[in-house]
Amino acid sequence: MLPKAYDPKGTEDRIYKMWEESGAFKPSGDESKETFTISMPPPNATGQLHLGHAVMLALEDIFIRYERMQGKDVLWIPGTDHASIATESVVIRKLIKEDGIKNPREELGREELLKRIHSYVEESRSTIRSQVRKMGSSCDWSRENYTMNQALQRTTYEAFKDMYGKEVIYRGHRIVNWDPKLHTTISDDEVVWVDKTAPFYTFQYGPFQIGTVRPETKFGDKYVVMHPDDKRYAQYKHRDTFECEWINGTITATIIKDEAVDPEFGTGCMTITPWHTQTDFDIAQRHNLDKQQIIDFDGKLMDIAGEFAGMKIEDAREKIVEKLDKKGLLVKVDENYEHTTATSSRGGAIVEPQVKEQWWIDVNKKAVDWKGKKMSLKEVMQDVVRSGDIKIIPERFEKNYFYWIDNLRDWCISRQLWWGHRIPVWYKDGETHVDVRPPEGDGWEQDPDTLDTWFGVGQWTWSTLVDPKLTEDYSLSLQDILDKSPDYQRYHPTQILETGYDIIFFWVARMILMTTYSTGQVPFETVYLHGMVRTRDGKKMSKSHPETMIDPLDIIEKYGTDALRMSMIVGQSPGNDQKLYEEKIAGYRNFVNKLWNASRFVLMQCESAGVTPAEVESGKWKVENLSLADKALLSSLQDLITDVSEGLEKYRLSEVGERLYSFTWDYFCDWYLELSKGEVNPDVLVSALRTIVTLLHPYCPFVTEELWESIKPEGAEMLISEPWPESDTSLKDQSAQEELQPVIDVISAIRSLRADQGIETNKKIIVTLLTQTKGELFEAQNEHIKSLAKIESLTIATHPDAPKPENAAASVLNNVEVYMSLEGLIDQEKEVVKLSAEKEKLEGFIKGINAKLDNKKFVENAKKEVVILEKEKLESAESKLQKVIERLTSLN
RNA sequence: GGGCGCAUAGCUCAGUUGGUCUAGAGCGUCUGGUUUACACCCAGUAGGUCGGGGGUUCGACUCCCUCUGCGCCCACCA
Repeated sequence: MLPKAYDPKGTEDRIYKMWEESGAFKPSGDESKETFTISMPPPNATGQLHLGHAVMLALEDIFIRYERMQGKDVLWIPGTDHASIATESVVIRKLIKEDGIKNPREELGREELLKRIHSYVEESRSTIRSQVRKMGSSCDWSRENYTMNQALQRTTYEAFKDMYGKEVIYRGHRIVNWDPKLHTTISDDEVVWVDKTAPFYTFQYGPFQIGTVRPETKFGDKYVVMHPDDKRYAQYKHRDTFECEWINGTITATIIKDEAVDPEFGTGCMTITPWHTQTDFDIAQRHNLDKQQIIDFDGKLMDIAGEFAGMKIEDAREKIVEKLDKKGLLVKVDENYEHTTATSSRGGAIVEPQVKEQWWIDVNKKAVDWKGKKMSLKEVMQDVVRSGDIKIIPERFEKNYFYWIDNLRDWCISRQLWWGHRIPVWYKDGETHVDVRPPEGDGWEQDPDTLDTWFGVGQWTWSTLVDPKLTEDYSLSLQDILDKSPDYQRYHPTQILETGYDIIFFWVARMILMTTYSTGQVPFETVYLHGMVRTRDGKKMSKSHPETMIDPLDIIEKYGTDALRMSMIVGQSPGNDQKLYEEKIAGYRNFVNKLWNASRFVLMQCESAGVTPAEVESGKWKVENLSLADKALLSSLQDLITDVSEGLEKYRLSEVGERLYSFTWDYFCDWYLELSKGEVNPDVLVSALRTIVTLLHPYCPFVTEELWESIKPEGAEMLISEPWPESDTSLKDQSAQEELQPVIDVISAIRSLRADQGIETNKKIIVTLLTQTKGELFEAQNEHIKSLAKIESLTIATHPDAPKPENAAASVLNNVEVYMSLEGLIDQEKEVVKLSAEKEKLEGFIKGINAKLDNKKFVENAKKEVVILEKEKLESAESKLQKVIERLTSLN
């Protein structure tokens, strides 16, 4: 016999091992079956699994298990991400802090530092692997992948080479976001803008007044720019020059007219610093102006600053203002000026725009063959979503996606980091060699930079499917490799990409870009975006505030994986954030335990009936011999199967979870099991439980698998490999479900009357049931009603003038008898009375229904049930209307 | 500045082409119960003018407008 409470700790690891060893996670490879593939978004190989991962794993595992049980050939590839910038900065920080190495790069050198990072990564990768397993993820570990694998390196290099050949990748001096702390460029998406209040200075600059928050950049300013239409400055001509006293003496300034200047802002004119501001850089490019570096890559002023050279910019600022003030050039200071400052999302350093020679991807060059046309990367990215090749859930994110692409600028793909895929370019005596392998001969120097992580990870869905052996054969082209890789041929494109909405631009968009370019296929068909997990107060869980963090592993230890999974899925809708807290998780732990105990009960019933569950063959019963409760149960189960299947197809995971929860608890346990305490049909009982357990398996894989062991039919395999139940329409028995309802209502009504009258539940009472109809039904259910409502004796009589419930309640006081009328429960007289109050409204209602039924599109789109429901409602409403009209006319 | 989301019971949330919503669930509250599936339980109770206002409609939590309050994303003007 099973223990009294479900013990996840004693179950989960054992079950997981059993699954993994059985090979159930591997795709069947059955050619006759449709494939279903998900590439697991690789967690960063830097640390611990957090709730974000847990949500992702739970969602994906539900999709995967459902499709596997549907009989598809299912593949879910796990992996980890080397995450160059994140990992390198974590390890460097660690070396500085824990090992006392002040400047790890210089002291250790490239090779040694990479070795250290590598060993750190290997350790945390194995941690993550075991944590992914803890979540019950049914992914194919034999195909586990890693973004630093040789295969991904090869495909990355191939893409680089090809893009370079088509001039989609180019090298150029452009303005970049420079992180002076990490000493690398970062992409636009890695910049975080922070609101700040800072003094806004206005200086006299020759005849002009110019405003700035950054006096320290102004040393090299020799251009003053204004809008060409600004009448105030009409007297000045484009390219006019003038002498002007400035920070370090007199300079010659040039007037530039450019539309980028907003005449409404400040004085309507400004000086520019092309080397350190994007807008200024663009102006300088347009007019072919000189650009000069003022601040070095450590954030210190350069020689041009004269006496200020070598100072940190934040220290120099005040002193420069002081000097200008002494010269009488400071006009005014606005201390409360609000503006935003660019900071790095890694480490928080203030980002200093710099001009640097970098590698770029041209997103506007029409160099991609797509659907028989030459398109730019931007156009392809737009096309695949617009045409519906890729669907984003929730849909509203498609708007965001398009907006982002519209504003997308060339993508800077080189990073001054060491950890990552090194740029496949070699230099020698001014020669440049771009290839997937180093050139022959001596003296070639490889580009020191690495590629942006997202460049490589953008190939994740397919680089993980190519045969790694082929990537070592350099006689093959990328196309050859793809053609000869069976996994790629069979499992790409993937079906769902499931990830958080926060990386839609970082990653989702880049995957679309990289994959369409290199393979001519979309990487995935559907993008399912989940929201962030927040604390009870709606705050972000952050590492800097450990008390706000919920560690999934602690939760698993305490409540079990199934409970954690349920609590994250129910109440979570795509694209929206959710709050998670312990009470909620405990609630689902209770649910898991409820299921456990219901199963125990079923097993006990079998035992006392002398039947072993294994002997039970579903469907062996004769329907006509079944009790009303059994018929109703089997019928509602068919509805459940339909609802769960349809809900999962439509990605309504929360709704399905709730449906399963309430069916199991409210219907199966509280009603059916209670109702059948007198007499049971073990066949029905066991097969119903099997269905419930099967339907719950994608959500609660562990407890269901464990229970399956006790209730499965003779010769059945593990639940993970069981086929998904199909709704059996022959068991649909609407009337049984409807018949049972009045019985349930009567019991509820009696219970509630008892409560009203303060009659203790252990005290048996005598009830006379007066009803206008359905006398036989209550006769047949007499025993059940008696035992469930604790009734001494139940007399049933039918009478057209049965008393109203309130009268019945009054008589209880005197006679300890409950008279009940079912009139109010079965008939919808109340509604008639309500509707009759306003004849017009009723007519409008019928008009509305008629209009709906006349609308072909409505009928087509609506579910059949809905139409039937509306029709029935229409009929009853019509007859009610007749009655109302009759009454009204008789009154007149 | 542009865009998006949210506002429903004390708390966390469902409510999918407007009509079984007379607005539901879980947790919490309160009342009562429990020798044998389960106190990680059972039965019941209280609690909401569905953020405010306006509109469309026979009918609005649901659609439109507007206001208020929270949150997010993108862009950025010196």
